[in-house]
Amino acid sequence: MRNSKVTLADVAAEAEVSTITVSRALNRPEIVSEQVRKRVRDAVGRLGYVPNQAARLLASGRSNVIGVVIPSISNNVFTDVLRGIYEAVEATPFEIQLANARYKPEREESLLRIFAAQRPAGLIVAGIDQTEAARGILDTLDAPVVQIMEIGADPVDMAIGFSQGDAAAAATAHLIAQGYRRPGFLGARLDPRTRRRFEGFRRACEAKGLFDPDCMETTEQASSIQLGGELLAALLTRRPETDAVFCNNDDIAIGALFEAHRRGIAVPERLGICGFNDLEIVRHSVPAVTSVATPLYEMGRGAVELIAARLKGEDQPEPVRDMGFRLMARDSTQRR
Amino acid sequence: MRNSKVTLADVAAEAEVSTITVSRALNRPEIVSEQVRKRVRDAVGRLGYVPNQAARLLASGRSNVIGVVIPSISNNVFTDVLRGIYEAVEATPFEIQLANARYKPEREESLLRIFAAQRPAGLIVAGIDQTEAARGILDTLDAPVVQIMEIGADPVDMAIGFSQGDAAAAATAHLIAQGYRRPGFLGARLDPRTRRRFEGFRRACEAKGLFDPDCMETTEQASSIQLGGELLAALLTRRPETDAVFCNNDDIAIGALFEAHRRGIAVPERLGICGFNDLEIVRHSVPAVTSVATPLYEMGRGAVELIAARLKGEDQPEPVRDMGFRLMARDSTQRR
DNA sequence: GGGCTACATGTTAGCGCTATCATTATTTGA
DNA sequence: TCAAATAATGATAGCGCTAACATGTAGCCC
Repeated sequence: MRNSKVTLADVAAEAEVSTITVSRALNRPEIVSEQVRKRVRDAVGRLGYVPNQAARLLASGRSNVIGVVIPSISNNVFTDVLRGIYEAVEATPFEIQLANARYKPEREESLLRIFAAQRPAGLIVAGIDQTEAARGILDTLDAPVVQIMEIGADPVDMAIGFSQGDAAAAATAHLIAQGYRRPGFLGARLDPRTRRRFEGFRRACEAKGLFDPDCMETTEQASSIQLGGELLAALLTRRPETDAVFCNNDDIAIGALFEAHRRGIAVPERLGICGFNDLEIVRHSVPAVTSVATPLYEMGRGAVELIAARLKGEDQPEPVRDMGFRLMARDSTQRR
Repeated sequence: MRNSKVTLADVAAEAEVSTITVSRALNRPEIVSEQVRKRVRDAVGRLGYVPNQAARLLASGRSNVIGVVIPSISNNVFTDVLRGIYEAVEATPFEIQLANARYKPEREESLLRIFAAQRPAGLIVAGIDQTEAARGILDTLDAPVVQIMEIGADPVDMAIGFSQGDAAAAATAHLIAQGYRRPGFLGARLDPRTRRRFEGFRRACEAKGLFDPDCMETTEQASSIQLGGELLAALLTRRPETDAVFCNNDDIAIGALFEAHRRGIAVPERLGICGFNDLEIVRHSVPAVTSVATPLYEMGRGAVELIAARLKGEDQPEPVRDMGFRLMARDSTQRR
């Protein structure tokens, strides 16, 4: 039962067929006769054969690896996306190779270069803000590529996500509709995705004549709960009349909520709080925090499905899939 | 600059040496003369050569992949461990292949079987509760294996972690020292690790004659914030005199805290709450929640370092590394 | 029955790299 | 001075698999 050294040839000998027949019985069983297929299956079982992926890749030039490049693995947002990806992959012959670009475009670039050289079955990259060079690598790559989290005008290949700007605008419009008149924007690191959310926020404010260029509080640091508290404190010091905050994500929103508690600021009466992503925590906090539900898990699943469909060949999927978003209005913005 | 088809042979031609020399210049530069090394380096740069890992693996029989098997990727605990693993790997030639066993021993077994067939450079597995068959696979595997999260009597190979029982006992002793007399235990799914924490809890209670077999509230479901609230509600209904809860992890502790808020139960006066793992959220909640700081990130890093040291050969590391834990006493148990 | 198609299986070569065993140049020691 | 050790490089084979082509076998039609 030791399988570490069992090769195709061993299985072939055991089943009394040639190696190529074993290969076919395993990879394209429909072109092998039923009886041979069974002989092979039995031999595989008896010997405990497990295919050598390296040899398969080397011989065929195509691997079963889907490369995934995300900017952070500790950010809860990507945790849910990853869960979707890993679960979707379980039903397929694919494997995931995960790489962390740490929010550095040049690191993303070099990771993509390495992936490209390994001839992956497909690639999933977060966001639509790749460098020119990165796009070049993806363009010349002969494998399906899915951009995830966000959709934009000019996808590299396929994309699955939603409009960050529209989502932020919807949340902001909700704040205004609830009667808040001096909304602020709390963001952490100002990456392009955050910027587009801010543009949505601005659009919604301007639509009601409420935009104030001084309402944004951001920093260079990575997002965290602690940072949410600090940002709220800073904004309230600088602009005490602030009566609501749109937070760039739920960690910041929760941090802001705790800070409000510490300062005895009533939420939602004196201060409205809105988060982004609808992680579990904002659904159960006291008060529960309004947030924008983004289809994190579904985008992960969808990305894998797009790649699988493309490789299967039949009925090609729409290259851009808008998964939408949902505003989850809760007590933290329930002013009246 | 297209690298997708540049092979060792191309580099060899460009540098006017043989392929094996290029291989050596890349993998064991110290045995190649300085001038040849430079010629090769230049040729690699000019052609944009990236080695084909599959061919390397096939020829050498050893890969640069460290397989990681964890029971969940959405659980925040593993997020931090993974961050440690991925960061440690960046300084090395290794790559990570991550697999999710979903808390199912038989799934873990089959994942290990697959990994074993790929001749990994090393393996990291969470916990010390592998099945007999899984241990068999690991035993016959000719690669370093690190068990992570917990240390026990009989490691497969190497282990890095701490005593779950001692950590739980320390937290429970703290609750008792703070004057709580009817502590309860809130746990989610009752896996062996949770069981050992419960044993620690029981030990600490019995030491003060305070153990009550009826104090444990658990469920089949996976841990979550919502579940923390439900467990607290259930325990208080069943056993209203409960004056403190040791929660099996921080999600449950935070859920319990929110539930206490909703019910108007004063924390820490009427109810003490203690969590486990010291995630960011418990440090900033109101009140801040007492927890046991576990070296998640460090265990991740350490596991990779153990594997790297073993493969390097020199000064073999201690096979079992106890990383300890720290009780972080905060307001949620500050009764007096 | 010759010639055709369709299907099932086999033979051969080679994917890109490294292990192993040469081979050649260079240094060392008595 | 020459054998022997040392260092640097090369030739060859083969890792385990699959692509591409080759062969064999059965069924079918006119």
